[in-house]
Amino acid sequence: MFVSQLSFDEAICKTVSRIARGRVMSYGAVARAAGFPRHARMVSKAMSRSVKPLPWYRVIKSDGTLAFAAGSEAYTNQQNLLAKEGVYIIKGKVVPIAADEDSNLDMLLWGPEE
DNA sequence: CCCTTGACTATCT
DNA sequence: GAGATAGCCAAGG
Repeated sequence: MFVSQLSFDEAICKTVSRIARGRVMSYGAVARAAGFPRHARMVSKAMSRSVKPLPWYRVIKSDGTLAFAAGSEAYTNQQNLLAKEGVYIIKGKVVPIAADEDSNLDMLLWGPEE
């Protein structure tokens, strides 16, 4: 039956739902943590197919930018949702809450093993 | 089976 | 650091 796809979606969604508030993870990182390396491009599809609500907006690109086209409605929406959790976008890139000189994107990337 | 798409990434200029 | 380039991989036409 349609089992093989379900396990993939399940693993992805489970991982995404584990991302803590105020943190973000890249598509590739999610795929890796879920046990599917090199499947970064499939993560978005899995989330779209999800019936249950997920913190999808906590998933961004590996370079710290949002995946949607800058200026699009979806982009603005995600930006606002993240801002609600204290995650702000400066010059197109995600920045830590207490953005000091010595803080960087790496501090925001989160892994299940943390 | 071939070609295109896309909410991606790593690498090189 | 921005743009180009080449991998990546499942889906759909």
